[in-house]
Amino acid sequence: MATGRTHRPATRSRGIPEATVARLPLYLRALTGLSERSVPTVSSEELATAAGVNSAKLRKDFSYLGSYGTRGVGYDVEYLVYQISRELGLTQDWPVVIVGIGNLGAALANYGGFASRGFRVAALIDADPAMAGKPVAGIPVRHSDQLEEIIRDNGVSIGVIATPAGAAQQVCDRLVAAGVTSILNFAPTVLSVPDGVDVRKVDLSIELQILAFHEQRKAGEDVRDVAAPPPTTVAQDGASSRPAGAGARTDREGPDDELPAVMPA
Amino acid sequence: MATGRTHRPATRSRGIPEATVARLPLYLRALTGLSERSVPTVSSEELATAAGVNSAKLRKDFSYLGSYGTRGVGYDVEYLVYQISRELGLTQDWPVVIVGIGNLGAALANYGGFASRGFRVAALIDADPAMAGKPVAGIPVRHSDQLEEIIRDNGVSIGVIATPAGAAQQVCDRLVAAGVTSILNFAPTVLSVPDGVDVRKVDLSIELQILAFHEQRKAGEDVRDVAAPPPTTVAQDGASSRPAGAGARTDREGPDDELPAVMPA
DNA sequence: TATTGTGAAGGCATTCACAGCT
DNA sequence: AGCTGTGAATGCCTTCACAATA
Repeated sequence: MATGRTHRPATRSRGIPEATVARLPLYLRALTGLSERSVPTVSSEELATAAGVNSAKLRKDFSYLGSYGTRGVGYDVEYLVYQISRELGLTQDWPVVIVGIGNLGAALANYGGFASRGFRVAALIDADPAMAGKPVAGIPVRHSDQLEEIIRDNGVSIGVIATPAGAAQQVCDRLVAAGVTSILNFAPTVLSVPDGVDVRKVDLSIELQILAFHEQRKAGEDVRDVAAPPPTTVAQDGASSRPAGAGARTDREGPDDELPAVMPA
Repeated sequence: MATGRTHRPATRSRGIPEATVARLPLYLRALTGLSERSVPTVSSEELATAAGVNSAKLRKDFSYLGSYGTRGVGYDVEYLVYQISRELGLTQDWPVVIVGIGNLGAALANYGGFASRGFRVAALIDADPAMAGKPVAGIPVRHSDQLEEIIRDNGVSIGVIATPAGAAQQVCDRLVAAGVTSILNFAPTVLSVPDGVDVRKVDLSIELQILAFHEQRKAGEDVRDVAAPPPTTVAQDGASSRPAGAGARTDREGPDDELPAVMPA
């Protein structure tokens, strides 16, 4: 990388790799923990361990943001927290809506990790009229008739879909039409969206299937001595690099599986 | 990087790339949908669209499994469903336990996508005595005192952790000690596990933060015409390739955020 | 001395483009 | 004629290893 040699690179190096972006929240969480324990500085080695990656990767990641460390010393925790927060856009307020208030939607509404990172749950939305008005996590559920109104009034640009698969695409269409440009999708469906809209998907069943694949491979030689599992301590790589592009056409209805949310089409 | 890998040099010529493994469940879901509509065959182009990837990638992925297609025709849907299921290890029964029956745990327990893919919820476990016996999704919740017993009696090798962050490592240790070798972790913590144990992580807050990063970048030129969003239709790449490695040492307690599950340490 | 920041190398993953079959 | 299967090309990400520097 061209050493801008400016102490603080005013030139925002536009090209932060996706893989790096996906790890920034990891670093931020580790740093927050250190910050709460009033640790002033941390080395790349220590921070990497806390975040579950290796130190070379961490240093390379940080090099894309700028030169925020001090050679021979390490990184200033508070300063790094600020820089990463800013880079991720967490210094501003992000109103989000959660659509589909079943068990999963309720879990999300109750999740404390949002508020502490600049995300504010502007509204909970469900299609079931019986739920309207009921408070979940202290926030009254509103009927989906008001979806567009809610989006516009609150300037919501991020939407979370926690509906059954069958309703997901319709909800998505309405969110996008109303102005949402980023969607976190928990429904097991491929969403179709216009260009310029980001979709990220979290699929519970897929993660389990990947585990099953690896589990199957272990069956052979690996007769673990269950009695005494050595409390080893290895470097963990919890990276998550998954691009999310525009939508693919999918005319068909959702498959058999549904998330247990309460929002029929 | 690959998971807590037992480095196996040449023993197994079964070298399916992680990125491919992560997409197999995607193909499987699309194929299941086609199967239910009694579609007999499908081309790589059609299937790729339904799964949200491009066809070259799909063909390359399938080439690692073998030559299951017919040139000039396409793939036999039923045959592919079987082959992929077998490759993923879904033709056998996988008893799983879910620990931490809060909203999220309940959502997981109710999730229909498990049963239909060879996963059987052997037990729901929670530390709250008040929950013991209560049925969730038709399955009675059992107290965590019985965790080891449940794991052994049911031959459980896959565990799902949906507890608050503070309890996750302890639960993880007990699961591993009892014989679990694959863990799906929803708690926002880096888990430390012995070599040979796979951990995959799902982190709700991280996904949102990545969306926020991209959302922030849009703010510049993109003054969306909210009135008429063009219902474009582009190819979407919803791949998910995220390795999960062995555990890193982390002495500290979990950060501020907790999943809203009901399982104090 | 201790630790960062980063070119360079190496390894994967994706995409291209076409030979090979049906 | 149409579609798969795959070498080759390309690009991205990770890891190495060390010069730069507080």
